[in-house]
Amino acid sequence: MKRPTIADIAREAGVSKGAVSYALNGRPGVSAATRERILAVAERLQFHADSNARALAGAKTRVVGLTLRRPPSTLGVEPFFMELISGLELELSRQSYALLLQMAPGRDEELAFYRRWFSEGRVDGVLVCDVNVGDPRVSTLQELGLPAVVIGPPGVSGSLTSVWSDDEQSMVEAVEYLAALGHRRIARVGGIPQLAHTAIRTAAFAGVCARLGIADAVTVPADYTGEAAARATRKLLGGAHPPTALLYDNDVMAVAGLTAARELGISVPAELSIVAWDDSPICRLLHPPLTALTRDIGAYGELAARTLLAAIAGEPVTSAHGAPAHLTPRGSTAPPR
Amino acid sequence: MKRPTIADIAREAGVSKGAVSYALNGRPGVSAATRERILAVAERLQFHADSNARALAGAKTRVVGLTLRRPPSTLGVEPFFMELISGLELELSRQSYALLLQMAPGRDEELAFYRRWFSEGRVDGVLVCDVNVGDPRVSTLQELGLPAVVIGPPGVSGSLTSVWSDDEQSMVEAVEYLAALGHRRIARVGGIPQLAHTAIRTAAFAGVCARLGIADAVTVPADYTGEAAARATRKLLGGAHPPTALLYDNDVMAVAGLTAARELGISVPAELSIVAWDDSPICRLLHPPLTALTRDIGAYGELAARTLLAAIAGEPVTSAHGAPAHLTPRGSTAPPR
DNA sequence: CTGAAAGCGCTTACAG
DNA sequence: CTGAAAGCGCTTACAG
Repeated sequence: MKRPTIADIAREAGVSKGAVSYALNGRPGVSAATRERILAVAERLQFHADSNARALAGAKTRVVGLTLRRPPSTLGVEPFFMELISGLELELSRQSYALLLQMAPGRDEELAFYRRWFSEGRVDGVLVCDVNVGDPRVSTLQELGLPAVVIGPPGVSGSLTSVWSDDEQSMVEAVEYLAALGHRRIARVGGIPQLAHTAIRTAAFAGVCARLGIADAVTVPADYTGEAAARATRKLLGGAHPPTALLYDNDVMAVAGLTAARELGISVPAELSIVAWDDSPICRLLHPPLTALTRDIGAYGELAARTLLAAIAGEPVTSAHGAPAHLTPRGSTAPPR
Repeated sequence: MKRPTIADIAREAGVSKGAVSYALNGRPGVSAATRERILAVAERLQFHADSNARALAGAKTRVVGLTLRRPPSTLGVEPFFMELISGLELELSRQSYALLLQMAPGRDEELAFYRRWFSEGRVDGVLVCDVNVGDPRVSTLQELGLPAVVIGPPGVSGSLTSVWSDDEQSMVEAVEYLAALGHRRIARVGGIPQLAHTAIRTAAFAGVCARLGIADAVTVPADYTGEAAARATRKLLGGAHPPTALLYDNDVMAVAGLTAARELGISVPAELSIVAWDDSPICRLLHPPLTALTRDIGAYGELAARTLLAAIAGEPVTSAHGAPAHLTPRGSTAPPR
């Protein structure tokens, strides 16, 4: 099927191509009557301007880019990314933007994609997530001057705008809750240590435990997979002074921890309390349902997209915190025996 | 930062813009020595051709599009889509293609996106998933002549190429397994009835049950959410002749079913066997671990992407079945008491 | 308020 | 093997 061009519209409407462009883009330069006529023709012909021609002539691409690093099958497991993307899309769609998505095996490839998108003029701006400490993408994007929003803690975002939650506050809430239940031996199975937000949580965990006089508040690093979490859990529970409460940096690891504990003959919550960071439908469906740090991940996505689109539009933008994750107590936590 | 153009490369290398284009695209028309020189300059300047200009001048966009329908929060829950996207990306990346992703609230919006992408010249081809019976996207894409691959059963794909699994075969395997264990009362909690593959599974389930002499092989429709599955499970188990085995159309519903049964005081697998369609890490992490129909969803994605890119390249393509889901017996199934 | 024209950065026949 | 030129479909100053 052949696509109509502004030349076709111009001919049908009996005006110049320039007039069609003005009318379509809602700019001054055509009378109301002419505009009406042009829009009617465009509507009838199901006309949509070629985005390549528009972009080449100086208009926006109306596309933003996002890369996702794909460690061996961590991605599919976690609802986090899909929820984030859902939220992003919600706001992007409202403003007629689309998302260009690319999975990258590693950090270098991610960086290369951002560079290429810039060079090829593919995107108006980009989103960056899973930020490492000293992530090279931050400095590169600053150099390029491509509008960018970091979905991650502000500390590692350089001069880029960032959108994240206050993880420290949530960590404090979770640990204080466990302490209030009477727990004195609390440990944590953490996320990938290189990630900036993991470092923040680790520091916050150590900090609040020290403040509450909880000794040996150890964090065992893992990689968000159930296997690693099960190993870490067995190790922690097999020690001389096993913890009575465990905090997991994502829901999948918490599920694995629950099962690992059960296999060791340790009952939850009677002998062990479990808290998951990030709540998903699965947490509610388990027996016992998992106490979790709940946050609206989709809302972060929306906020990030809104911020990026504002930056692209040339509006001044500032880094912002979304609502922090808050504790949702369920059946997996109880006072220690 | 300013982006270099072929004019810059041409000047530096002392050749015409045409020569640069030929060299960059690996076409005849320049000597080996000149080509070398041009490529070296391009490399040094980190040059990547503007994709808008290329597309406008007749080259490919190197982008394919995919819409995802987003029913109220079903998406984030299921690993299916993220795994599918991972697989798609794997093959797309290999061939330097990117994925344009758009979430759509409903079927009409999905259709509009495909139309728009075509009109705007944004994509070289599209992928279609979650195909309904009589899905309007199929006929529209046929009309437009936009290369397209349906990720779904061939029966509803019209003249479009399709990639799917043989769900009937998998259903037969699952039911025969349960029958071999001795189950005579088997029921199913199905997916969204409008989806083409749901219809296929429903027919297959009824068919194999009839063949094996299993009466009352009822399918209760649900929507892939845990809540709906829990309701369906309670209804099925509360009847006069409750089933001794339940089949769920996705893993999330199976998890919900497991918990719902437990809440009713029904033990799994002693009093009730449970089978999940689609296996995810969660299935392995539960107690008991869920027997599941396992398939490599990422591989479907790869196959779909490969097929689409072949179609875009003008190669003849044919619909294909990926490997069917096969049964992975685990702790949630046993002979009935 | 409108029309004619230049230009965005490529690709691709067409002459030399 | 190479260069000069047209053209892809838009947007946007610039004259009228």
